Amino acid sequence: MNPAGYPGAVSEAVWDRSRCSVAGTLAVVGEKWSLLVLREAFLGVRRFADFQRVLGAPRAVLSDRLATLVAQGVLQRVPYQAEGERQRHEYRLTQKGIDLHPALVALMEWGDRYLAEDGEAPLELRHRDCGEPVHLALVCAAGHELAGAREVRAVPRVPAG
Amino acid sequence: MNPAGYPGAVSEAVWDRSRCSVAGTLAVVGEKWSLLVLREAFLGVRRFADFQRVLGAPRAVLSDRLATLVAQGVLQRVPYQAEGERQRHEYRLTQKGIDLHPALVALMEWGDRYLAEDGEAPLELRHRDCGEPVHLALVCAAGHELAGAREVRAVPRVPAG
DNA sequence: CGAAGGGGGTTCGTCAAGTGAACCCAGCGG
DNA sequence: CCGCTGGGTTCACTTGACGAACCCCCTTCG
Repeated sequence: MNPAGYPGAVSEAVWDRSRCSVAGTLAVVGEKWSLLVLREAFLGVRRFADFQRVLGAPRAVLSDRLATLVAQGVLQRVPYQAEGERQRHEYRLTQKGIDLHPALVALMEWGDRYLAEDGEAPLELRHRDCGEPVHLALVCAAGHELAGAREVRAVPRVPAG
Repeated sequence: MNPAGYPGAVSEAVWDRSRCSVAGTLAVVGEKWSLLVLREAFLGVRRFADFQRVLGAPRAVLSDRLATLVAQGVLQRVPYQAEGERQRHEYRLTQKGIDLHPALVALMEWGDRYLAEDGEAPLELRHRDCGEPVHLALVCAAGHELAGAREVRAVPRVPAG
């Protein structure tokens, strides 16, 4: 244990919150609707009107969130032209955006566990190749799958001072 | 592939967003400061004044977020008394709160990858038992570790209609 | 040709939420 | 009794979300 009493806890003065990666990530995708936009993007939605319809978000907000996500490099605004139609553009996930997938999965798994009324997740994730259900796990470089947060020790990289 | 063009994408009309677990989870912890409060809780912070000091959040907001998280069962308000001091109370993670750990880790890993200026994560997670670094992974019930979001297929549990 | 319609927005008035400073109260130490 | 500390609440102000209305571009239809 440690002064704070949690396994894995870090003495509070020892690390610099101002560069915390959680806060940084939330500065990019933490505004209202941003993560829901990304959820839809992962489900294949690409066009403004479709985002607007499935999310029900105010157009102005949606417009702002999409612009922000594009500016951050999480989405990409791509022009395209279906035959017989005029040119449009669509929003696609970049690699940077695709790498947010675990965060969405983590939020989804928690909601499935604690919020689903009937105990049934509305959406299930399966391995494309083998069809088995998929879940997030913490694994260490030695190959152990950790049972929970208690098995994790947080180590600040730059000591105080 | 599918109509939307993404591997794993779900035809848009096929599932009901209103019960989406991502949205549900964000309704619980998606307000400003909530996830940062939980980050500190995982690092061992427990008292109001400590949250306030390390986060720099307005007291009124912090007060509201803590109350909300307690009401949601993510934190627990526990009275305690150190010797020679008057009775105080502290905020502790419940199991429901501890289960949000993967979500925070996912956000942290993304920030480490894309936002750390020097390429060095400010905080590293290690396995308590073997000391090896730890990371989040998608694993399927057959034991495969998935390489990325593209290997995931989302299956709605309740068909349209 | 002009009208209609849909995609992709912006603008505007209103209302909720976040912010910082000030204030409050209980309990303890002197 | 005075002042200090922890844990808040209240208040005035600014920022952000909301819904409705409006706008432009391009295409199709009459």
